[in-house]
Amino acid sequence: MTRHLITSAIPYINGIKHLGNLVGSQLPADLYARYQRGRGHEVLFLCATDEHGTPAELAAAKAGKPVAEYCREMHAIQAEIAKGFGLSFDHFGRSSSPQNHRLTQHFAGRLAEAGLIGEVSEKQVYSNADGRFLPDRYIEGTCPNCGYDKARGDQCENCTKQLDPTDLIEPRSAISGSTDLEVRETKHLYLRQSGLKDQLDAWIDGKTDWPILTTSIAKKWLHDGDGLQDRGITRDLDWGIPVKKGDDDWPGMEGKVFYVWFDAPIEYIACAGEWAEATGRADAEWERWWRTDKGAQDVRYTQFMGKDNVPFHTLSFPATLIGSGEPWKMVDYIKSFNYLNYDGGQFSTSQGRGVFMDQALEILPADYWRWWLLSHAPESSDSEFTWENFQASVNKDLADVLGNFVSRITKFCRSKFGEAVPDGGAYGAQEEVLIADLQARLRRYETCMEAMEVRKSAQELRAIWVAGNEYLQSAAPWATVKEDPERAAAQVRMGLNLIRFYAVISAPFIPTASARMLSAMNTLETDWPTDVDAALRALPGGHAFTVPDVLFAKITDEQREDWQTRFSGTRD
RNA sequence: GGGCCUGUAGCUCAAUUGGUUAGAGCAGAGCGCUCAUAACGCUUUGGUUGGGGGUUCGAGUCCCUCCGGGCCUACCA
Repeated sequence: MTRHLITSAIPYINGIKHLGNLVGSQLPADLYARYQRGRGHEVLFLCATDEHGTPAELAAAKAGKPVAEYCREMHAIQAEIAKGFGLSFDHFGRSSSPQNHRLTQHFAGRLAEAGLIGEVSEKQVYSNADGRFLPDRYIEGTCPNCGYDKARGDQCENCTKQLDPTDLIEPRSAISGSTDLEVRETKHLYLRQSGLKDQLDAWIDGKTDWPILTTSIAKKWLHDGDGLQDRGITRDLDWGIPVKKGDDDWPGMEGKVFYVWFDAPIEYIACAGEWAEATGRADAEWERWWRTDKGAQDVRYTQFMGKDNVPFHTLSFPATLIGSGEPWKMVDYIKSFNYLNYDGGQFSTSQGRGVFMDQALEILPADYWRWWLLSHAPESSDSEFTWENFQASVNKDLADVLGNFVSRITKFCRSKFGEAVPDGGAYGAQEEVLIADLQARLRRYETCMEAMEVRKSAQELRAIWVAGNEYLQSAAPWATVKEDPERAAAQVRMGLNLIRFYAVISAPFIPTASARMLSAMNTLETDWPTDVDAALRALPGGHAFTVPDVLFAKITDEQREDWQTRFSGTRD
């Protein structure tokens, strides 16, 4: 038995995430976690909200609430929605937790002792009206290159030229519009990751089985230009983890906090501590997942994330762990995703474009979304959501192929044999062929799931569902029942057992429907069907069941058009 | 500007890493079945693999070039 530590990139706190965010990290991570649990492995699946940084402060101000209160509320909302989507986190933590405060300060202290922290004095733009330093992209002005009047301090969106905030003509705060800006001297800590370049390089070089998307981004950062650059890990903000050297104050760093990207990955570890606390476990219980000197040597750690997160997970976070000189568990596999686009453009949180998680659940159950998103996951390139494609896939795959299979066999049994698995007859040659076929198909499905080939796994699963319809078609119990009731009994018994079999293996994709199938089949037997022959005899003759309601209602053209219109604009 | 990814059937995607005649699902066409959510099964139409050039016995795959889409480029996260 392997122990699987699984983390999803932690979603940012400022608002409800859209379907693109979901499919890029949390959902595939949940698929993998559910699958590994289903296979009988010990799994610790962690996620959290990422709560620090400028956007959180601004979002709270906009909502007219103290940041801490805003974050607490948004965390509760995100947790509720995650639950609605069936995301089976063992713990959904917060990067603002006391555990993360302690650990982040601890790592900073260790890195400082190792000589990997440098102090750099730099000039930054301060807005008197806003009472805060402004990150480059929060400064707007006229582009010196093309004259565009809404150029940002980091880059002009119009001519794509990279800029420095001081290049802008008539610079103003993007927050308040104030032009009362000044350049101030401020001191910050830098992580000297350049000093760890060779170790990181060797580590990445050893990851030959990682997605190209993951390693190519890492290598680009390692080798581009002068190579890996040191990175600022502190900011002049109020909300965040105070800069400390372990438990000690950091002279000269008073009033400053750690940069959100320094503390966010550390939350993966802190979250395990939160999980232990929340479930009444001792510290040793979470340490055996994270410390290779305390039992984590046999842990396999997999991270899931969108491509924009890759540099931090392949370079700065590993640099933090390596630089600490302590035996922390390093990631074994990084599964990264491209982006999901919405109907010809990008999903956008800031512009409110696309379908957001709460809206999705308002119109359809989670399984519909889970199935479509996972079977179209942007693995090899960006992929696109369209309502037509969504309607077609859901109706065909879920309603027609799987849902109707459950419906046809349970209703046929009820009318000919009553609501119990028919007794009598025995599996014959036809059933042996089916079992052999399913055994082979299940192996392929397992292989794809182990490899985290999400779309391919969905295809294999669908083919297994189709095999049930093929069997029924050729067995034709509606015909055999007239001449050979014993034979028909065996065929129907097979059909009903297939429902239970499907429920078990489909649970990682569509957990709610799977639970309903199991409930209809009146069984708690959910062991992974390693032996397909035995699995298809689990429900014996005489076992009572009920005919479930329609498993998946079809999406009508009217609904589709309605939603198309409703989601064509932008959200407040 | 630089780096990376990507372009395959009307649509969404494959193709054992250079190896026979480029495959699936959906949509379309035909047939079958009547248990079922007008569902299911079988058969079938559909491709100058974005354009052009090159390497090779052999190219969707490698090289060059042009065209299109996307991401990243270190102070958003």
